[in-house]
Amino acid sequence: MSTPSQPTTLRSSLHDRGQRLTPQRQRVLALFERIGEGRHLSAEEVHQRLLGAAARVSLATVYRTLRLLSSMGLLQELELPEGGRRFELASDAHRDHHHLVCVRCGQTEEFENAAVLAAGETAALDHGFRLLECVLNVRALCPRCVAAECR
Amino acid sequence: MSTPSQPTTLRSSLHDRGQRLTPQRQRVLALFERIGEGRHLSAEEVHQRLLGAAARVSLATVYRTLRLLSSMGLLQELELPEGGRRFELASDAHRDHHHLVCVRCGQTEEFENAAVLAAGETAALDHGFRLLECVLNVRALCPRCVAAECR
DNA sequence: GTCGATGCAAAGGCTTTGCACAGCC
DNA sequence: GGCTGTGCAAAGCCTTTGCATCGAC
Repeated sequence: MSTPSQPTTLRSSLHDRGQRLTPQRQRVLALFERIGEGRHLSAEEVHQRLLGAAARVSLATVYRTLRLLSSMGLLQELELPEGGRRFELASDAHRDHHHLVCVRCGQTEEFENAAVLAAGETAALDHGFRLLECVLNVRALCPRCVAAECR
Repeated sequence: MSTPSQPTTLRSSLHDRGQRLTPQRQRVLALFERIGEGRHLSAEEVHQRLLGAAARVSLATVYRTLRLLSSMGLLQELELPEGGRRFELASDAHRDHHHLVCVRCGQTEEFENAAVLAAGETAALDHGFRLLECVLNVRALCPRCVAAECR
């Protein structure tokens, strides 16, 4: 049961900013809702997946839409160590949402850990910062690549 | 007391790989040793700082050298959420080396926290991964920018 | 003297932007 | 109907690469 499409939320969020609900914006957001939280896509991947659909969305619009949805807080931008910029569905859980990435093959696992969020909060407090988000990137080798390294 | 320049280490590391010790490579590494551990620079910044010096190092060589020194384990590449790729002096401490970044002005603070490393180790273990490095990026607003936001 | 390294400039990705047309409100 | 959004193509970063020359060993 993935989060149902929420045109109402999207529409009102856009309306509050004096912006419009377009099929392209709905399609991009729907794509992320379809793949679920914690799965991330690059701009190019979003473009490719939407090419398969009935109507296409230009790559420029994909970039513009990803930026818009991120600024609205509906998507979350993330920077994986080895790849490029990627985006995923935002959720409260993102304040404490971490990535275990294989630096060799790119396999990525997601995990949560309250202690990490606590550490981030402590650091922010110590320096007088207001915490927005806490992302732990664990660079590692997956079991398959560990085996391959020892070939 | 910053780490003293180590031409011997650099020379032998290079020699082991059939590569040569050049003034450019020494200068790039010396720059990172001069600014100290935990401070990071972009390729462009390295280039700028070396322009001030007596002899210049081309930007292409800066990129080549940063890649080389990273692959040798002398430098550490890192991906800050808002900026681009940056590099800093590698050290064992890097397995547990975290960043508090102001998303508005870019101010960056470094901190360590053993609990974070422990969380990374646990996650890696749970998934059968071999941990290489653990970097926590805390996106936040610095005191000055918090004040500015509330203007 | 040999073979790797450098500098320069051009080529390559990825992302953004300008502009005319399309379409949401 | 007005004004924002889209598509297309061109422009802009940042980074890498090709090639002739330089220089470490």
